[in-house]
Amino acid sequence: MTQLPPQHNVPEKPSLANLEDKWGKKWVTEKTFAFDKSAPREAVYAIDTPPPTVSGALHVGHVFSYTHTDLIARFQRMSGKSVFYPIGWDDNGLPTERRVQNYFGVRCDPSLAYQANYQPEKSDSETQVAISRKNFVELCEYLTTEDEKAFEELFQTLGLSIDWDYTYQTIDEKARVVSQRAFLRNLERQEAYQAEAPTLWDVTFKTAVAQAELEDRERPGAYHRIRFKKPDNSFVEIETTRPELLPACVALVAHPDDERYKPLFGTTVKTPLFEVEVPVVAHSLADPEKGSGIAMICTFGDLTDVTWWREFNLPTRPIIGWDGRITKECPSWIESASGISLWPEIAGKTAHSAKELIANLLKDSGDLIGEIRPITHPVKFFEKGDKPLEIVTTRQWYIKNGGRDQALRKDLLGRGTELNWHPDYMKVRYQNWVEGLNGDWLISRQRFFGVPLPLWYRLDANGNPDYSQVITPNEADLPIDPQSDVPSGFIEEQRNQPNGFIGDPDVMDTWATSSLSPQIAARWELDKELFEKVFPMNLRPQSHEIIRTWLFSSVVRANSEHNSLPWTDVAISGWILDPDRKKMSKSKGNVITPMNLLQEYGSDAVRYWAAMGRPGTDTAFDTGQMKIGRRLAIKILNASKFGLTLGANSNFENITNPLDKSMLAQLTQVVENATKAFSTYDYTKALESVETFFWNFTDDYLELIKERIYGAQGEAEAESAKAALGLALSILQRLFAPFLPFVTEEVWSWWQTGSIHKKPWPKAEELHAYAENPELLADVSAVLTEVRKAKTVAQLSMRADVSQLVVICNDVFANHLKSAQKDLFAAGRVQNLEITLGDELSIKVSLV
RNA sequence: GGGCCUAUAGCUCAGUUGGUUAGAGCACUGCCCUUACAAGGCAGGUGUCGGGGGUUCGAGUCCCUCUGGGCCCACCA
Repeated sequence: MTQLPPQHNVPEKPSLANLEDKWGKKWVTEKTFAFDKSAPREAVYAIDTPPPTVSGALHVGHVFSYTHTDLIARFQRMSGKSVFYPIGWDDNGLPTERRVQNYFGVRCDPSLAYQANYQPEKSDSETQVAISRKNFVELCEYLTTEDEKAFEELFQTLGLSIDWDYTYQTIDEKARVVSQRAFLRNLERQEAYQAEAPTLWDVTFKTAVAQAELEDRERPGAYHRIRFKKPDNSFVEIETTRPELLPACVALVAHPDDERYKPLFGTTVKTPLFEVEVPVVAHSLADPEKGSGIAMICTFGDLTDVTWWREFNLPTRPIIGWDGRITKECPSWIESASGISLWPEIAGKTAHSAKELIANLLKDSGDLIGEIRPITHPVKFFEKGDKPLEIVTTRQWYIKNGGRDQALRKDLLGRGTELNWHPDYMKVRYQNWVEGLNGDWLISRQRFFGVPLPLWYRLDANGNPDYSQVITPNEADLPIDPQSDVPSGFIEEQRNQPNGFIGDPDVMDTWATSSLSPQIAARWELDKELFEKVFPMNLRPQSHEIIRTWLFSSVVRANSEHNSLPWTDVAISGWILDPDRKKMSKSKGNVITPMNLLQEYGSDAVRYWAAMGRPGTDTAFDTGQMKIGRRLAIKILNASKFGLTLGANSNFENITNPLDKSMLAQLTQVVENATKAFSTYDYTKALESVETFFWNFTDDYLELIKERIYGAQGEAEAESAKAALGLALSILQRLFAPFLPFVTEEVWSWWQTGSIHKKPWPKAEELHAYAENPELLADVSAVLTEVRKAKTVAQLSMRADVSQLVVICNDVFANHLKSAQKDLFAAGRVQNLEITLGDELSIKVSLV
């Protein structure tokens, strides 16, 4: 074994084993990635990391996109920026509630009293145990804390260079203060308002949902053709998929130009069964091609009903309650004896069973014409719900988002243009969404685990709430829970009493909190110094499907509160696809757990795969790429060991050999390319550039200098190679550091002090004095490849001798060969070289 | 119905403002124990660049059109 220089500490048998544990722990305990608050504003790079939803397991997609952000963070840090890279846990909202329900088999019943020291029992039975709101929230907090520990461990194993001292939870006290404060400011500026209005309603969760949370699902349905009686006792026939809404019918509508129905406009007809008189109206949204060309308007079957109801100022006749069932009491507008007598049959039924029942009743009465025709059609669902949405009229809180205000919309579209998008074409999705908004942002939710709306209302002399008299807290008292805190000027005994007050029972939409993630992480109004350093932030990384929610709502909040964007740049990451090109499903994601992946291939290898996924591009899940990444990491270990063992050093003034200078000239180009790519967020291009050089470096350059470095050409020539090797290794290890943080930290520790991740990103200037003529190495490599090929074709060992090498080339090429001739002879076992000048390059290898 | 992305080797993908004979990795095959690395190295074949039309001296690249795939939105009687 060659003697090692004393300062080097290269292991006998380098290995990737346990590097995650060794370095990951050290980075955390030594606070390697701590944000330096003392850095000047322009030297700060702040990242608005997506807070992952803590509602179960992380999947491969998280590993993918969080790695992308980490690559940028590490590049910026090495480039001299003080990087503010916090993380939050999104433990606020429905997913947590639902997970607690399933995990512990409980459900929240706010009417129950709190049980101290309640211990949930896991039961297999279908029935859920009812517990108080406070007990429920405690279970939410317990479970999220457990999940957050697992998340933290995974992210540390993955090597995310997060500053863990700035971790927040979207339900923690600081986040509640920020979101309540922001809401109160919205309210002061009249950007928040309450309204009694038809609202999309999930009957399972019993909560309102926002436009952004809708999704369509294909569901079976059926056309029912139903006749309404005209004043002259003849009939008009409509078609509907929702016959159960017949008692909620408030009008019929047809297109104004529809000759078939023109005579009916302005007249009234009677609903079958219930015999309620309703007008026939004309509206351009009615489609003559659909059904019979005339439709019934109900309160409310769909969003078009809401439009018609509003424009014609029609009465509100809701029959579906908040539980999704038909109301128990017969509604007042049903006055006919037949209607009143059949009501008890449908009262309390779900929409689904009422549909069947009414269809049968219509059949019996002869009002159902022809057969029921089954179809499949898209139905609106809450994206987290299992049952179709209903539309019910409720009082809710809204924040203006440009959906009803052209001036605001124009401002927000302007913000979208001002933002730097990576990739750029993603901005179109933002524009389409903003241009298509048709209402303000509904933020109140009838849930338990979330940030409460910080509001109380006055109760009148009869004990009824007067919603026009909103009582707000002082900002200094935040956060508050209006269910347990008392507004100033009142005492607890006045709660729910006539002339007293009532707390708003609702919580805010999860996006109402998430939209403030930059302000929460930057500790807005809590740490002025920090906030001024990091806000507006530099980067928001996120995926494309939440441009309309998270990105847009964040822009809305920052625009109104700070009159600025929340960040200058947004980087959109793609999705992980199955090998069959479909979006990777949750179930499959759970089979391949991220931790297993990291353990099997190594974190650096998994990061390599992620880094090969370009910004914004969907990428196939591919363990093959991880194997390549692992091979690269091992190669870095071995090449570093080799170089250091041979005596790589920093005596750069010894670099005189033309081949060494040529290699460094190539490396200069790599540094320039990688830096340029990284600064435009194209980490993939940066990695490719470095990797390509590195393999050529090991395959050709290291082979060429082997004998020289052992002293075959004398001391000076050996020293030139050792110094060039030292410089190249230092540069290469740093270039790889953002991608493969563990293996680079390991090899760096063999011969340098301090963490490589805090060392400067390589600059071309480091190399300029020693770099010259990149073509020389390329030409020598080309000849070496021909020599190897000849040996391969002859099925000989690479150690076989070459008796004669005949090269026809131009004089530049010839000079290149001559200046590296000794190295070429040694690496190729060449005994003799004959050069003839000519235009056509030709290389002829004669073996012994 | 509107918008965006995408189509290149068996697979995964590069291909810059149009410019020699379109590249890489994987996979596959063969060879080599070469004193960093056999979990290695070296070498090798592979293409109607989705179809059609146009602009140009020249098109994988620009324009038009058709087709396939993906995503977002709208429609929901």
